[in-house]
Amino acid sequence: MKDITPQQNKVLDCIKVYIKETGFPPTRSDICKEMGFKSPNSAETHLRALEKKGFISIASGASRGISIINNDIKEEASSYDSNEYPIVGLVAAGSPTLASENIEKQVNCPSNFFSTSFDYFLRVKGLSMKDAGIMEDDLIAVKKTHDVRNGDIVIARIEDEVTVKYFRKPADDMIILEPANDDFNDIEINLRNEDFFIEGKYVGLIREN
Amino acid sequence: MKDITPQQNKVLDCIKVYIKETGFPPTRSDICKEMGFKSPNSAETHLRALEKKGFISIASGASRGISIINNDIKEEASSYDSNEYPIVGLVAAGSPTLASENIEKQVNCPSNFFSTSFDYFLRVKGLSMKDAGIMEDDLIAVKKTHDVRNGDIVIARIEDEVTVKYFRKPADDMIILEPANDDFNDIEINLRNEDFFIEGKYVGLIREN
DNA sequence: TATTATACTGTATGTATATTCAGTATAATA
DNA sequence: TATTATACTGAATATACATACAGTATAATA
Repeated sequence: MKDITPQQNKVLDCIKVYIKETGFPPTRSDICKEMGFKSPNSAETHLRALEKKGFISIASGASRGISIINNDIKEEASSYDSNEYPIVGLVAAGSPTLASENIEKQVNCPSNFFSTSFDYFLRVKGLSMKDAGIMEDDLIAVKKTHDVRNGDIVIARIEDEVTVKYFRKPADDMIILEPANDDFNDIEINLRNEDFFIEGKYVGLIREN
Repeated sequence: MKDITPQQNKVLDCIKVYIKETGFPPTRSDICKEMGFKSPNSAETHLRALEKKGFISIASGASRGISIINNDIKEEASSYDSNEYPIVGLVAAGSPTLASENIEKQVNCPSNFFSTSFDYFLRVKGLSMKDAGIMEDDLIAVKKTHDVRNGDIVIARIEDEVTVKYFRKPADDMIILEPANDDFNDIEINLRNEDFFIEGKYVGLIREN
């Protein structure tokens, strides 16, 4: 993305405002009215500059064929980049976590809501992570990844059971899953003879009261 | 909103898809291409019907002057009805909570995110509500209200200090604020001689990791 | 039964609009 | 110093487009 001049930025803003207010892009002459230009060619040259610099695209021959190109992360976040995310229950069984039968419902949430991107929400059962502030029925945002570190809170599958715990790997063939609640015991996994799988990593939490 | 016919619905969808793909609305003839019509008047009559039924508005005289009108609640929730909510720190001082100097930043969040509507987020300081799963730096969604009941978690102001606690009112002139942490003590307020104010009620929580 | 809404084709037309060309002027860069 | 980018005015034009008019046909409603 090249540098934008203050005047070009004004024109770009004026286009954005026009679209927001009317639902469709402005003509050259609409831009002139907004900006106070007296010739449609003033708008035209600014549009060509903005196109060259990658801020907009112009459909040739079409009227009002301006569209805003979105490379600005902040802009995306504030208005466009919100998605439906599935809520899955803490179900066991060998079925894949995101299988439709496990999906409780979909919730709308900006995708940059947490500092780390995530893939789905998991409904928490039990109080094994109580001291980490994770309570029953909380929704935890899960990022699907295998790249987890000591101290991370991970979503793991042992045999047929899914669980949320602190992750620790003291040796190459051993993993310890630690609850955040004195009433529960550590789970030790011997990777040589146990079916173990890291589903993902805890990156955020939502509680509905 | 009147009933839409299947064919009108197809046309409406086709307009939405066109806007999503190009960034600007279609012409009558664009709609014909998409729908397989041979006369621009086919598109025109469908547009007029959709306008009459309140699904779109048509700017007279303007090319591509179609804009989608959004009255569908489900549709709103999934893509449009998201707002900027302020995050305020747990600041004291006599200043109103939502004064701009207290606002940390704005976050985008669907307004129906929690089962109860809310007005702002409060950044939590301290661990006095730890056993309720409210940890330091969590964001709690606050609904501005004075209507609170025994057992609610409330945001209260005592003299110049804002605090989050369980609410209990054993007598008309007395309020007890209970922390959810054994290391902290109950706060008893005598309404006759203390400056006390309920800012609002806790309705949800978000944690960024 | 007459009327209205839906669902089209086909033609025509005024104007809305993109777009090019010809200038002027200033500041930044090579 | 020549060149290029920015920032405009002003005029001209081909065409993209909205929109009206004239039909045809079917199903639903009053």
